[in-house]
Amino acid sequence: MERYNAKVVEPKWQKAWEDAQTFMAERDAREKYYVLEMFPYPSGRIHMGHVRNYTMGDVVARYKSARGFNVLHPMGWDAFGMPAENAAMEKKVHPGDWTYQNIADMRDQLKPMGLSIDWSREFATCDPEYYGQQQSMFIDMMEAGLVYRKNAVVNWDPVDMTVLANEQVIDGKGWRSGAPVERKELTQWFFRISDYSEELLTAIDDLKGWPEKVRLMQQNWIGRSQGLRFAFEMTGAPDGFGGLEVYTTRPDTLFGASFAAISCDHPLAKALEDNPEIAAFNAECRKTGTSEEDLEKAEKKGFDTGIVVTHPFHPDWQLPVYIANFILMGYGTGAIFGCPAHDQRDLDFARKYGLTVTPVVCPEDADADSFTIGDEAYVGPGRMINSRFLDGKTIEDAKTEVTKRIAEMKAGSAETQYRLRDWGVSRQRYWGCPIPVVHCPSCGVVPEKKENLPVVLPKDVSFDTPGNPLDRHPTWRNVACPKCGADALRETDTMDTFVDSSWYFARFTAPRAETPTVMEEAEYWMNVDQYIGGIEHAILHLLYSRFFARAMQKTGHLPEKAIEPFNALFTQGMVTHETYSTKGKDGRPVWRTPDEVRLEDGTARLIETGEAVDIGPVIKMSKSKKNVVDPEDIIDQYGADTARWFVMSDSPPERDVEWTASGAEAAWKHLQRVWRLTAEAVEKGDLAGDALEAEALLKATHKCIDEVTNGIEGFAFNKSVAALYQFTNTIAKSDAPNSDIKDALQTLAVLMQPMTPHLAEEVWAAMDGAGLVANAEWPTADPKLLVDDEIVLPIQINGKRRDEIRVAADASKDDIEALALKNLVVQKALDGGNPKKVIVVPGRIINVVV
RNA sequence: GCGGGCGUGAUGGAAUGGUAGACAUACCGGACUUAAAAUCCGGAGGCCUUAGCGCCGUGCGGGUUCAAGUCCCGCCGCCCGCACCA
Repeated sequence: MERYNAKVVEPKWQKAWEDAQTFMAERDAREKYYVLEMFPYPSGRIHMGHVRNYTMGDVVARYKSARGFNVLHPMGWDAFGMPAENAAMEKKVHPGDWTYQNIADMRDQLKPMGLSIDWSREFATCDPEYYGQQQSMFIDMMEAGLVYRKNAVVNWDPVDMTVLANEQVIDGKGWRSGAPVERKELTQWFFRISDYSEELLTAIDDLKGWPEKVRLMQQNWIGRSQGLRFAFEMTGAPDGFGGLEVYTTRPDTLFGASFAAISCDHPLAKALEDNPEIAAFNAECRKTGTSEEDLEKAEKKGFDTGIVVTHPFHPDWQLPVYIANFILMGYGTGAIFGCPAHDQRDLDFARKYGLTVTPVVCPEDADADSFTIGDEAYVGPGRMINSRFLDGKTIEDAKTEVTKRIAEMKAGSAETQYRLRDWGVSRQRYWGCPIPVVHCPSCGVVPEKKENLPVVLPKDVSFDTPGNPLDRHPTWRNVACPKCGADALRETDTMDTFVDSSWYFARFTAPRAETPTVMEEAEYWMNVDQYIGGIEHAILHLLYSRFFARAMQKTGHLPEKAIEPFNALFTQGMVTHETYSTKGKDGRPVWRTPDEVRLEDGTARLIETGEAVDIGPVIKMSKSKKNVVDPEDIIDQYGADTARWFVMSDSPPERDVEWTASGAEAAWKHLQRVWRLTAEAVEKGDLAGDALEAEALLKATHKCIDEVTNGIEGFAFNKSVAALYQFTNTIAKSDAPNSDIKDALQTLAVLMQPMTPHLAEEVWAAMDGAGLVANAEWPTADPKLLVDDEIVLPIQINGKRRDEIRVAADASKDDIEALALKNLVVQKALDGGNPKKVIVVPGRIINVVV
């Protein structure tokens, strides 16, 4: 008997699918189903994370297709971004050439996986046909008032004279130059996503197909808070500054205030920079990175400006105004009052600068007179104390009272704030979608005429010097103003790559159209029924896409039904691997790839030299730790089905999966076994067998159908795989007539098709299945075959399992109880007495309480 | 720092509040073989001078319940995101 040879079989069926155009999607009368995996960045090689992601999507796509849906399952490339420019600098290649070569390489690696993708819809975001449509929408969004310009801060490398991404700032220094990074203000383009804060927040409730954790993360990110905005009277500030406006979510703690603090970027802080000490302090604050993490982790520092503000409810009570490094200019008013007793950051600050700490909220179970604050701020519920007219009130009542009085004094009012900031899309880089506007000396900022789109990136650029090549391009910048025709300059900023990925799912519905979308196509194919990708995109990408769907609807590019573009979302886990290292000369570990290492009895050695290798923790596959297994090697060695089967087995899809050589081997063995059973069944012809076994096999078949179906529907592919293992074992051991074995194998082929499509075709063909198994209908489990006549019920005594009894499946509660009480173990436990209680859960358990 | 998640045998994991460890890996034993590989069959959570109708067991400590891996409260550890990485 011949072994199953994936190298021959897999290309054969891939060609058969291609010839039959099996996965081409066109509108028809059937109900549609749109499956989408987050499209890849063309880094140059497919990695195991891709294999897992696209296999999951493929399982869903093939399954839904078998269930009779008209499936759309496309693929494209998120092709703009920094790595191409880095490659350009390091390898002297053009970012476009580098990117398109990578796409070609990755497509070649992806196709042998046998994914049921409609490749006719493929595009890359760096295709002018794509980004030109994006520019067109940008102009529409400008006209709809969704785009504006304002100053914003960037990381500036003073040596390389270039803007740095947060990622390129390491310990406050530029990653190439090593120079301390400065903050610099530039005029930049923004989308008004914050106009949609409330809507993006409330609509989360309707995202029923999304994981609860992602919905929570989005809610917290948008971060609605109810608070009070009010102005302190201020003394000692420079001319032009009236009061100090602050925003607080805890107006109830106003009598616990001991200072006010402003951000170093606050206008008042800037106005005080005539004082060299303040200028120096602000400069020091600005050395911290621009990320929220850097700001909040930095040690609390403040500078007492000498300015004071007056407590709104007491004219003699004055609070010092500090400039502090933990106040964010981007949230609220960039100024706060500090109540150290009930906010940890304020408490740390107060302890450091010797400010008073007065508790104003007392927990219900504490004594108001002796309640004090130690190293931890009290943020729980309680009653107001030390707060004059608020004393005895609850926090909620106190908030209402303070807000009311402040409003009566006309000093401020209640305000809802959101943490969500507008989306800055300007990037001072070449390899991105050019922002299609022109700066005219007389007309100002003018959108490019639509007939002049796409504004194509010039090809003749150099990356010898840092900075944006578009800025120094000799001719590309110089254009006539679209409005008046005078000499003008093109905008040289390009768009954030998140813009590219915020609407690609819509473009897949009409990828070659000369408008961004085509309404009737979008009407049919939208929404994405199942979106699959990494949890790392839980906030930004998904939120931006939700905003874009709204913006596209407003500008007439998407139908109303697509306001929430993703009906269901699944976030898959990572692919991990052990790490291997040997000791380098300087004592630091030298990372080794799994290829270089031989594993024996839990120890590892270098294949080449026999040197001992340390086995490190199991972490996400990464180039830097070299713990990567190249999918191409696995497909080469075992075939795509083995790789697909492995990444679907064992670990639940939402959790990390550890790639192990033995696991891959085991997957391969299983697929061989399925083929061996098939070949045996073919040889046996119409060999007779046991009729009772035939019935048992039929029951096993339907149990498997049920479990595989539930597994796929519930995104628990590992359980589907387990059911298929079990079913295969049953077939192997069955003495049923060979015709029944063949029926079982045919069903097995259909059930395995989503995961191992090539083997499934081969088995299907050997069992004389009609046409391609890729077009076969999904079987339905017969409920009558899923139940057994007799079941085994465990008997517990006082909640501990002691014995089991066999009862008819349809036995009544009373019958079961009577039977259980006759049980010897129960009799002994009762010791002649009566049970206190007997709990019978039919089909589940009996618990006798004695 | 803030937000989110995860934690079950040697390992990956299974378990509508109802027999903890399905299925698989690694391991051990057996069959076949001159031998090995492959294949097939079987074993197996831990503990024990008591091998049982025994005791313990789902990161740790409490609680609710006839019954807790599952629900509640408090910890510990690890992972992800934090707005210019994609």
